[in-house]
Amino acid sequence: MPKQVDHESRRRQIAEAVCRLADESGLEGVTLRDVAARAEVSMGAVQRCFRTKEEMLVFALTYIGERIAARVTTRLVESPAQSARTALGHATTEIALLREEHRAEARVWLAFLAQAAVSPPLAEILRSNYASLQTVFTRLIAEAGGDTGGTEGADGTGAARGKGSHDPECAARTLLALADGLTAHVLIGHLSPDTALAVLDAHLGGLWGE
Amino acid sequence: MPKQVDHESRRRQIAEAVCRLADESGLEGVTLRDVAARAEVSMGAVQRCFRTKEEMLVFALTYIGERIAARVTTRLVESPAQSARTALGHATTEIALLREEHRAEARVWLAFLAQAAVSPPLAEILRSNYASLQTVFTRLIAEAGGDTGGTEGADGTGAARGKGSHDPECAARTLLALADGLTAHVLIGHLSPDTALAVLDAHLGGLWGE
DNA sequence: CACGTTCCGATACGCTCGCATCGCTTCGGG
DNA sequence: CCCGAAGCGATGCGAGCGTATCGGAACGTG
Repeated sequence: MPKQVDHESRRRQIAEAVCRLADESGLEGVTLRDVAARAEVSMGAVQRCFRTKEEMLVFALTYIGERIAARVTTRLVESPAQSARTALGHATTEIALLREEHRAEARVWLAFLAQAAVSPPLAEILRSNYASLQTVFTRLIAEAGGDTGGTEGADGTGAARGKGSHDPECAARTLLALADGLTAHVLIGHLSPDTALAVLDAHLGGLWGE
Repeated sequence: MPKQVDHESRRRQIAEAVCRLADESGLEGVTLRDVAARAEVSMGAVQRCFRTKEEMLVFALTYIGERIAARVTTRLVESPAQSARTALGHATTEIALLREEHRAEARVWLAFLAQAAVSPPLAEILRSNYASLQTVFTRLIAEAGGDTGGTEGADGTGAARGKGSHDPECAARTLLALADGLTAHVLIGHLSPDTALAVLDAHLGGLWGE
């Protein structure tokens, strides 16, 4: 077996190039040639790593999803001493991608979101990501609001008991959708990052404050 | 001036074709040839109506935006006797595009949203749409949460007002972003339309009821 | 009744795309 | 030692894109 190359690291390298390009000119601006040039490899190398373009996009989306999920868990692990409520706030701002340094990820995410509406393989990846995020946030919300005791059933699908913020799963869904919507509105310039952050804080505050 | 044709109606006809195609295969599946075929006109006719493809997309996006805005105002006008709160609920479900018959509009809207992140002309149109929607919803929320002269009896001036009542503008922004996020999550299959509607209702209920 | 202006549909063109192919280089193993 | 399998970069190919162009049809007008 002659001449080996670390395929996995090269795949990541290509995925990074995909993200940078998608950030600059959208997903339809991602061509195999440009990706190869940006990743500083030849076009043949890209074709060897991924049999088809869609396979490359799927890998890139999975890669981004893992990065975002890793950021959330890192945030949660790094600040364990604080209250569950502040932890929830931190995690939320982490997935909302509002900070300038995450603008690229936000654009890439939105591009994939739109593409997923007509591409089942991409939609499947997104669903999986959102499902795990929703699980995490449901638990966080339950912990943050559950100072009145009563640990929730472990795997119950959350029958809608009561209304409003008393249902952690519903609150988690609301939070995820709100974060995505705010991200999109910031990207198109309808809201400033600061405004979006204020909206997010107000919503979080209203969850248990009142 | 020989042989005249109603350009405006043909433009709308083409815009409809753009929407149907974008619904089926995304914005990058919208080619001039396919649009012409779907609109049952020749490709030259499309080129005469719009000098460039981007001009066509801009028109189509404006067209969709007007339709959605028109639906909101129609909803508001058609049910004036009800309370401001139910009017707000109706208007929100109207823009959330959750019903099956608006799935196409939702997909088109999401596609344009992603494209707008890298296309200033499209972003400008979206900003304008969101700005006017935000104005309408801010007013609705203020009326619903404040002491309005509507059919609803006066219910005490300040007793336990929801978080939205403090800042109607913030609540409107939240509602718009939440609606968009829910629409996206339904489109990729993370939420069912019914679930999204339940989340929306819960949020609206929490706005003033507490 | 021609005439010319204006609109129309089809076709041509240049370009770029994703994908396939082809020599060449580089190693491990018999 | 050298042979063959595996990695590599460059190039070719067919297709499809947006746009430009062109001959002919339609209709008000002198």
